[in-house]
Order: sequence, then structure tokens, then C-alpha cells
Amino acid sequence: MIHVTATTPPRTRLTPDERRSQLLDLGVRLLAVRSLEELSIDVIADEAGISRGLLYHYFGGKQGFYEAVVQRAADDLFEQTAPPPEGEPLDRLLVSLTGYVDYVVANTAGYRSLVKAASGSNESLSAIYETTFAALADRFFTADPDGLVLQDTPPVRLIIHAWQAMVEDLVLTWIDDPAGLTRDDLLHVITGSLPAIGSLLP
Amino acid sequence: MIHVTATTPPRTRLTPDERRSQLLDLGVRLLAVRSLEELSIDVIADEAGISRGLLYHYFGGKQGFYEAVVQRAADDLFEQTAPPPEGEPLDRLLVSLTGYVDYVVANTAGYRSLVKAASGSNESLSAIYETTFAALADRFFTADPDGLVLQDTPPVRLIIHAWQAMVEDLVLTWIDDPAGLTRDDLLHVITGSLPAIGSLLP
DNA sequence: TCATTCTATTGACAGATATTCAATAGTGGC
DNA sequence: GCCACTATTGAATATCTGTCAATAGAATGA
Repeated sequence: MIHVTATTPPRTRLTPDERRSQLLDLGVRLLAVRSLEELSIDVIADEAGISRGLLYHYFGGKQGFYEAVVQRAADDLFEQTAPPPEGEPLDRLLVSLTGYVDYVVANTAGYRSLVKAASGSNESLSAIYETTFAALADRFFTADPDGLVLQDTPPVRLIIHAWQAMVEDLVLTWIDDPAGLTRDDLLHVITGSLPAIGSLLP
Repeated sequence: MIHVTATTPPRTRLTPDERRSQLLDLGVRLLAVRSLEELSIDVIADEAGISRGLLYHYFGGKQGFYEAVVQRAADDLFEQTAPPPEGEPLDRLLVSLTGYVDYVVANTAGYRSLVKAASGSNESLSAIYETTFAALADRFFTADPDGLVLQDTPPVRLIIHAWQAMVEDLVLTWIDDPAGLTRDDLLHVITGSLPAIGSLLP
């Protein structure tokens, strides 16, 4: 581990992988404190103790850096909510959903920034978000390949997409003000609402 | 360059109300084409045929202008989805929800920009969005003051908030790809899902 | 009609941020 | 220890936001 003091600016030379990884970690970490727009090149460079030019060398520009950071945050979310490899399909989904709630609780600020970044103006950032949540939706079909619970059809995809938006809002709003609901109450609403909404399809 | 050959810009002088109104209209109109971040002071000033300085004079800055434009768009939404003054409570709500769907269909790009702006980093823009949707939620209670359908409690507010997020996502996603669902199918899901989710509360 | 006053409007200027690129300096190979 | 390679820098440029004293259109009063 290399210790860099704030007073002396020694030019530390890392391998491209190390440097890239360091900057992405820093970006994700700062994303929990500042929003993406406040995450200027200057701020990152100062915080990492490098020059602005280096960020451009690695990520091409602000946009490229944002994309890499958001992708990293999305990957974190996806990995940390992975369902267990064994078990009954419904159980595995329940564990995964519980993991999602716990992840958002433990990482609220960062998750909020991720959502903001995705909903923001940029096309490629939205694409990262959409791809991630489509992959999360896939778990409903891979966990139950026979389609006993849900069949992979366009209307069902539509419903799952909207249900995901609801769950996201529900968890984030609940964190701000639980309104008397326990974590288990919340999970009951989350798990019960998907079949309830699905049954409304023609 | 001092000598301007082609067109001498005629400085048109309006009353403050007229000018303010003109700029807000232009802002809302451009919001349907460009996102809020692309709506720079320069763009607005050019499009309106005025100087940058004037925008600062009227709105204090980019932030103030954004707030005014978003507030205007939110007001439009609220007014154009007003429920009819007479009728059965459930009928009035159904008309209002139908009006919401039709508004988003007719004004998709603008509504998307509104959502993006609200989800964006800024605190005061989010507040405008939240206040507007809280006012929309109020309609559930003012339409049915006796609370026969829903009672105004924190858990119910939480559910309505999440349900609104779902409806918003549902309509916007449906517009992109109806997935075989008709407008009536969509409204059936929308209207049926709120009591379905509400019944999951402890 | 003309002069005067008020203020809507402008344009030049300053500061911050994004981006580029030739020059610099670690680090590994010989 | 020398050399080649390339990670890294810092100065220069461009674009955007924000400020403010100066300008000019329009109403008022004679």
C-alpha cells in the first residue's frame, strides 16, 4: 500500500489497470457524497492527487468517466443482489429481493446517485441502468425456467419494468420515512404486488 | 467586430410580464425537444432573440430559470388532469387518471423532460415535482372525503407514492412499446393496481 | 412636438469548467 | 547504468455561467 501525503505531490506511476481501478473506486465512493454533476473532473483529480489530463487519458472525458463509474456502481448492485445458486425458485427470488432492499438501505446515497444519473439527460447512462434492470428482471425467468410463475412475454416484461420502478420508489421513500412499516412489511408489499399487478393483465 | 452588415437586431422592449411569459413559454416548448441540461442560457437567449443578460435579469440565473420552467410544466400537468367537479368519487378519479394517460401520450417528450429534471441532481427541482405529485395524490382524498376507499394515513401515502412511480413508468414504457396492450388495458392495470397493492398493507 | 425620466435591454468583461497536447519523468529491459 | 517506453503533467484553448455599467425604447408632462 502506497501512502501519499497531501502536502508533497510526488508523481506516482501506476499500471493502467491499477490507476483505472483506483479512479473508478474513488468515483463510486464520491458518488455517495456528491451527485454526478458535482463530480467534476477537477474534484476527482484533486481527490485522487492526479492531474486533470490523466483522467482524460483514461476515460476520454467527463462523459466517459461518468459511464465507467455508473457501470461500476450498477455492476456492484447486480452482484450484491445475486440470488443463491440453490433452492426453490420462489425462495431464491425472495432472497434476491431481500438482498436488494438491504443493499439500498446500506448504500442509500450511492444508490440515489445511480438512479439520478440514470434518469438524467444522458442516453448512454440511461442505457446502463436499463440494461442492469433488464438483467435483474431476467432472474425471474432463469430462476423459474418452466414459467410456472411468470412467462417471458412482452406484457409481463412491461409489468415487471413498472413494478421495478415501484419497488425502487417504495424502498427509497420508506427509508426516508418508514411510515410505521417494518422491513418485513415492506418485503410483503414488494413480493405480493408483482403477482397482484400481473393478474390484472388481460 | 463593430460594423454589422446583415441584420441590425431590433431591440424589442416588452413589459416584464410579457417578457417573462414569453421566455417561460419558450422554455417549456424547448423542453420537449432538448433536455434541461442542453437548455443553456445561450440557447434560450438565441432562440428568444435576446441577450444573455436579460435572462439573468428576469430569473437570476440558470437555476432560477429552470425552476420557473419546471414549475410551469408541472402546473400544466396538474391543470390538464383536473378531475370533473361533479360525479361519483370513483368516476372522477377514473376520468382524472384517463386524463393523465392522455396528457402523457399527447405530450410525451415534454413530460419525459419534466421527469428527468425532477430526478436530476437539483434539490429545488425535485421539490417542485414532489409537491405536484403530492397534490395529485390529494385528489384521492378530496374526491372521497369520507375515506371509503382510502384513508389518509402515512402507509397509504407511501403506497400511493410508489404507485405513482409505477404508473409513470408504466405509461412511458407503454408508449414506447405497447406490448399488445390497448389504452383500456393499460387503464385497467393502473386503476386496479392501487387497491391491489393497498390490500397488502398490514 | 419635444425634453425628461424611467427602466428594459444590451455587450463587454470576469470566473469557472471541459478539453487538448506537447513536454516531462518514472519504470522495466538490456 | 543507459535506453526505450509510456504514464503523467501543466500550460494553453474553448465554452459556458454570471456580473454590471452603459444604452435605448417608451411613457409622461409641458
